[in-house]
Amino acid sequence: MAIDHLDGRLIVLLAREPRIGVLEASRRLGVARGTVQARMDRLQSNGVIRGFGPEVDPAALGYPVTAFATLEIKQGQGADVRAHLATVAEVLELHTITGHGDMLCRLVARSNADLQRVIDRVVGFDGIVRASTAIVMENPVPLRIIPLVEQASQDV
Amino acid sequence: MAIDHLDGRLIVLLAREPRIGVLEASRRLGVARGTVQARMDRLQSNGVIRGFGPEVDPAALGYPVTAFATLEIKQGQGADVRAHLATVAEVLELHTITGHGDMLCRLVARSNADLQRVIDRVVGFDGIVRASTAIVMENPVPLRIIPLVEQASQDV
DNA sequence: GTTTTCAGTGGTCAAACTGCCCAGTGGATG
DNA sequence: CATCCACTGGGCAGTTTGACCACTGAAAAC
Repeated sequence: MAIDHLDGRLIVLLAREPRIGVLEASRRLGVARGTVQARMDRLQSNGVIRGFGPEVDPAALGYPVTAFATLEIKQGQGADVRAHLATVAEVLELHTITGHGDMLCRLVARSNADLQRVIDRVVGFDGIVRASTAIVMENPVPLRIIPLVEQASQDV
Repeated sequence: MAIDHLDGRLIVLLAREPRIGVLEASRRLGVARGTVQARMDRLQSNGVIRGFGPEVDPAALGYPVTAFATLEIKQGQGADVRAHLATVAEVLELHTITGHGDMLCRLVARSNADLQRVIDRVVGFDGIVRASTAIVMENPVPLRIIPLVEQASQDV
C-alpha cells in the first residue's frame, strides 16, 4: 500500500522522462530490469499509478480560460445535476463538497465571453439554485504530485 | 494550433490505451506510421500534449482526503505566499482567482485530523489573512479532458 | 535453528518496435 | 505550371520488450 524509496525514485524518474522504457529506467536506478518491471506492475495494480495518459493542455486546444464554480443544489437533485454536468465537455472535474456550496467544478472556456455561455449551460438546469464563479488569473502551482511522492516515499 | 479530427482520434486513443506504440496506433487509426509519428511530434511541440507522466493517485499514496481552500491574502504579499505554498507538498495546485478570495488551492491530507495540520501549515504564514476550506466528499467527475478534445476536434 | 518464502539479480531468447531513411502520390497554393 | 506539403508504403539496423531461467540473500514462519 505505501511506497518505498525505490518506488518513489521510479515515479519521479517516470514523471521527469516519461518516454524512457523499462530498460533505461533500470539503468538509471541501478537495479535489474526485472525489478523495475515488477515495481511498475505492482504500482499499477496497486492503483498508485493510474495510467500514463497524455496530459492535454486545454489552452492549446483553444480553451485558455479556466474558472471554478461553486454550485448550490436543490435538495435531492444531486444525482440529476451530476448527470447533467457530466454531459458538458467544458466541465473538467466535479466534486461534492462540505460547506454551503454543495458542489465545486472546474470549467474551461474559449474566452471570458464564452465563459458566460458555459456557465449558462451549466446553470441552466433545474436542480441548480445558485452558482458563484471565480475566474483563474494565474496558476503559480500547476497540478503536481512529485513533492508528495517524495514525501510519501521518505516516511517509510 | 487547432486540432483536426485525426489529432482528436489519436489523443483519445492514447488516453484509452497509453501503452500502445506508434506502430500499433497507426494500425488502429488506419494511417501510415510516419503520419502518427509526425502528428505526435507536432502535438507535443505545439504544447497540446504536455507529456505522458504517470498519473499518481494521492489516495493510494496514503492521502485520501482532498480539500479546496480559498485564501485571502494581505495586499502585496502574493509572491511570498506563492513561494510559501510551493514548499508544501500537500498543496497539489494553486490558482490566483478573481473575487473576494484571492487564491484557491487544492490540498490533500492523510485524514480529516491530518487536514488540520496541513491547513495550519498553509495558513501559518504572515501574508495569509483568512482561509476557508471545503472538504471534498465525492468526485463524480474526475479530472477529464477527452470530451473537450472530441469537441475541439469536431468544430474543425 | 531450520525451512520457506520472496524480492531481486543477471542472463538468455525470439519477436516486436523504434528512429531513420527513401521515392512516390495527391491536393492545395502561388 | 511549378512548388510545397502531408501522407503513403517500404526497408534497414539497432534497441527494447516480454518471457523465461537458475541463483542469491534476507526476512518470515515454523
